[in-house]
Amino acid sequence: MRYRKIPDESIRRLPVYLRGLLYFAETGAKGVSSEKLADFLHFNPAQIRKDFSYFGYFGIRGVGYDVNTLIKQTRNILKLGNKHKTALIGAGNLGKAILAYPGFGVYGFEILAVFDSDQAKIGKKISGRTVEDVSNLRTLKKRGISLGIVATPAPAAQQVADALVDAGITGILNFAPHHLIVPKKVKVITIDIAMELGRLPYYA
Amino acid sequence: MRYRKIPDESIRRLPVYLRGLLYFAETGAKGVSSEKLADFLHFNPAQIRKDFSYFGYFGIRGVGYDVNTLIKQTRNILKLGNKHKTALIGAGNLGKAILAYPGFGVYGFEILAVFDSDQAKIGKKISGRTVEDVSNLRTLKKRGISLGIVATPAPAAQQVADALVDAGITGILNFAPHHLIVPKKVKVITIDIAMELGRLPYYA
DNA sequence: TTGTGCTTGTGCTCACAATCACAAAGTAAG
DNA sequence: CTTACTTTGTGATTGTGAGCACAAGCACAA
Ligand SMILES: NC(=O)c1ccc[n+]([C@@H]2O[C@H](COP(=O)([O-])OP(=O)(O)OC[C@H]3O[C@@H](n4cnc5c(N)ncnc54)[C@H](O)[C@@H]3O)[C@@H](O)[C@H]2O)c1
Ligand SMILES: NC(=O)c1ccc[n+]([C@@H]2O[C@H](COP(=O)([O-])OP(=O)(O)OC[C@H]3O[C@@H](n4cnc5c(N)ncnc54)[C@H](O)[C@@H]3O)[C@@H](O)[C@H]2O)c1
Repeated sequence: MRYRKIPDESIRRLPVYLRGLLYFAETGAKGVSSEKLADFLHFNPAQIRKDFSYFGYFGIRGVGYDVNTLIKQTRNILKLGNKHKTALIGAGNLGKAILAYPGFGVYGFEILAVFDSDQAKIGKKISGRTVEDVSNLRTLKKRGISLGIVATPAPAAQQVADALVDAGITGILNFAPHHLIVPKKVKVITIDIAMELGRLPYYA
Repeated sequence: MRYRKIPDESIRRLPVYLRGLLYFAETGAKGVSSEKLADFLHFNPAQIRKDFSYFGYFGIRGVGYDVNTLIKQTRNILKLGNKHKTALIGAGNLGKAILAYPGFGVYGFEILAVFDSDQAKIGKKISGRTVEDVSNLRTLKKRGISLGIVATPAPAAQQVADALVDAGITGILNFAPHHLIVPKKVKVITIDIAMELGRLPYYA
């Protein structure tokens, strides 16, 4: 828009703003100011305004933002408008938790396929999805699945990522504590849970 | 040390360095250079050197770092030297996955207690631990448990955090998508999984 | 139409973080 | 001892983001 570059940190905050906005929508509020939203989410109001201003003029001075409009716009920015078909690879402990979690729905994600390499798991149903053989990952393209969640052990993560890339995936959420090498056009976000816990004692 | 302030981002990276160092130790390597470690973890070598240099002189010029010494020093910095007794609150899908995960052990964490509010779960065993009633959280202090992992639904998270603070906890790893308000002396790290997934389509 | 009050949108400044590039300091060989 | 080579440790530079403080703009009342 009228800015050159959009900070990555702003993108990171948008899903949080969306969660806050959905809360206000639930309470029946029509409008919300940057201050009210900031109070709820514990952010700085100016930061919220600036983050949104990177993408357009969504508010009305002296009034605030219309909740439903801003929700729609935020979904637009994050490309959450249409449903996102997602596959999970690795139906272990963490994988099962993710499959059971309904919270991804509000962002428009649908986990439609589950893959594993363990013959004992293949064919079994987990949270309504049948576990498939990981060697069938190439079918993702045909099925219009464009995102992958990697919940395999670290040593298997890179080869799974390679297969996902071959299957035409555009984004990967990776839980394995391992850096994934992928083509530039594919975005990887890694959540290293143990790492986060590992820095907690430092602050005590 | 000879620097005024230690960047928070450096602290964040140390557990990752530790993971890399443990890998090199496993392979039997005695020494490692910042470049080799950087290659493995996909970091900038200068950044690794600088991060460590905030805490002391651990390397030998022209040679590199001794793997085992650096592991020990990193554990020291992160205060992972002695075992950290940890409690999990919320024995749901995510909680069960965390209890089953052995990977926290390498950082010295032991999950010794599990709490839930669901009468149907209290008394049951999960991964070798007996689920206790959440109203008994105050016993944590006596038991020397100083860290808490919150895996309850968002609406319950704040009251659980309050109880943890009352029980003398010094750090919380929070999985609920909700900002926790705690005294300054208590450190909270929140992992919002859905938020991370929510920004993935933006980059596609 | 003018004034008052409110909230947005943003220029500017400060703070923090990443990276570069090189002196310092070690090893090893002659 | 001197030279060549290696890798650390860090000053200096560049890049990125957070937050303040205020002008701009809208609503509403008189
Ligand atoms: N569970 C946790 O709380 C937790 C915490 C931190 C990190 N992690 C990370 O998340 C990942 C999954 O953890 P988990 O506890 O669910 O492990 P898990 O062992 O319970 O599950 C891993 C699953 O991946 C499957 N698998 C192995 N190789 C595969 C391959 N090549 N293709 C497809 N599937 C394959 C296994 O059959 C198994 O079902 C690991 O990388 C782990 O380090 C988990
Ligand atoms: N499962 C996932 O993949 C996932 C993904 C993203 C975020 N999360 C978040 O992690 C948290 C846990 O998710 P989950 O899937 O395990 O949910 P869950 O519903 O399976 O488990 C929640 C557990 O917390 C217990 N609980 C409720 N109130 C409590 C209280 N006051 N004190 C103690 N225990 C209480 C419940 O009895 C239940 O056992 C939620 O906040 C969720 O939003 C989970």
